[in-house]
Amino acid sequence: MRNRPIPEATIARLPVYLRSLLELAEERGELTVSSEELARMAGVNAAKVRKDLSYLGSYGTRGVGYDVEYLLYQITRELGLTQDWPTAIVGAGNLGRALASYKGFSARGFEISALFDVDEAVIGTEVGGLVVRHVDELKEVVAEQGVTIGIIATPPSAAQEVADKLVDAGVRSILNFAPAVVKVPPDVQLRKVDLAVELQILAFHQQRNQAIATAREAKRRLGAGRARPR
Amino acid sequence: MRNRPIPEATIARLPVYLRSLLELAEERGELTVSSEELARMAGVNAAKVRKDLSYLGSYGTRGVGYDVEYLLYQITRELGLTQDWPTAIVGAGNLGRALASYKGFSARGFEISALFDVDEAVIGTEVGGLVVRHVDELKEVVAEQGVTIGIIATPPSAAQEVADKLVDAGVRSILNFAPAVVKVPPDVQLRKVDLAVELQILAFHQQRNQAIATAREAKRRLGAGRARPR
DNA sequence: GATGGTTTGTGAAAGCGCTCACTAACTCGT
DNA sequence: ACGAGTTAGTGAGCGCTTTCACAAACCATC
Repeated sequence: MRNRPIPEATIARLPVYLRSLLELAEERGELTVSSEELARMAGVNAAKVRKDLSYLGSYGTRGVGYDVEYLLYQITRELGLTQDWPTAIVGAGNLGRALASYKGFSARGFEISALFDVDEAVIGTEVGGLVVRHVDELKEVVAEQGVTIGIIATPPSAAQEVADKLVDAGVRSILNFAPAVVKVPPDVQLRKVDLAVELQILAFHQQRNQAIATAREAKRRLGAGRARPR
Repeated sequence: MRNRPIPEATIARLPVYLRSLLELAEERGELTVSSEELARMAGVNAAKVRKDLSYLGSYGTRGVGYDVEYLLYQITRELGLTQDWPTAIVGAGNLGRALASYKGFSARGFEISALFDVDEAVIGTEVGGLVVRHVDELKEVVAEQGVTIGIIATPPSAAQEVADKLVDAGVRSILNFAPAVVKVPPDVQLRKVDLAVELQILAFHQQRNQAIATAREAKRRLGAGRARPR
């Protein structure tokens, strides 16, 4: 088990465990935690926690639980958070500026090193301690600052072009916020966050529940009509 | 097939197909589209497109493809986008304000109807045509405006409390941007977008690839050393 | 050092989603 | 009317993920 590759689904949950462990260590001062408790905090079930953690190695003690500090270190190491990952944002619109000022990034080791745009009106302005630079300087700045992660926060029409420029500059990890399909070479990691899609998924369920409620109501009325004919 | 429930994975892709179809209809003026072409645009494979669309019904014609307009209508209807879904945002920090001004929402039928906070310094200020109101007014405003979707853009410490208030106000669909685990009753749809988690997943792969490259380099040097001893 | 209670680690089973590959059905040209 | 070419619809197989359930290992107490 120990040396098998870690499943993608597990990787996506490790950051959530990490947050829970930080809370246990820093706020509650707990020394150990059971899979049951960690599961409750992370909003998953205990078997999943145990299986997930078993991919990292046998870091728990039966009858006791997991050592909080030790597990914290192991997950941090596994996620590659023992080092910083300089990050650049392309697109200094509403979203790009909000992301540049977002404290949740720097708090977790993702220092925003640069912010780019093409609009002369915003280039040179300061956002969250950074001066917005022209996207033509991207390759140069990426090399200079050792940027490893790129965030696309442009309109959809520019997304592919920006992705190409990031790849050309040597960036191998991209997070895309633009509502557009972006293609990258197989050795580049691409993740997307599509805000409108999230709402559309919620709308689907909302509408389905309304439809069910309406159908049930109709049936109820029909049933009442049958039970008391005339 | 027609009447089987639509898989969650399919629902998540329908919005992407929708975007592609809009581009075909409005920009290219295409009347029909093949699963192959739609797949290319959506960044998935053709078999998946066909299977996904088959859950909605047999809307294609063999040897021809899918009628763009008709498919557009069917997906719009299925996703519940024939009506508007008034949406409220709680938290008027950087992210909340960016979301309130985000054009991608209103463009897709998600009108932001209200924006809330607890900070007296921002209450009363205007953001994207909306006046920030106190979260105490939430229940009242939700009822008044018929809000069906709630977006949490608060610090993590306030997330659960805000979620509870939204549920109490009758909101049954919630999108959580706060980096915290939030619990809701089973009849409430909850989705989360965790920006830091996305970067952490990218960091994992980046670190793994670096580790592999380092190992390969060490092996290469070792091999060279063996081949030419002394 | 044995006993009882607790908790991990993990095979096995079940569920879900993706891909393949083939049939059915359509168009177009002759 | 027929044959060649195209494309949707879908059963079957495969792999990934989750869940279950239990043995193994640990602690505390007597």
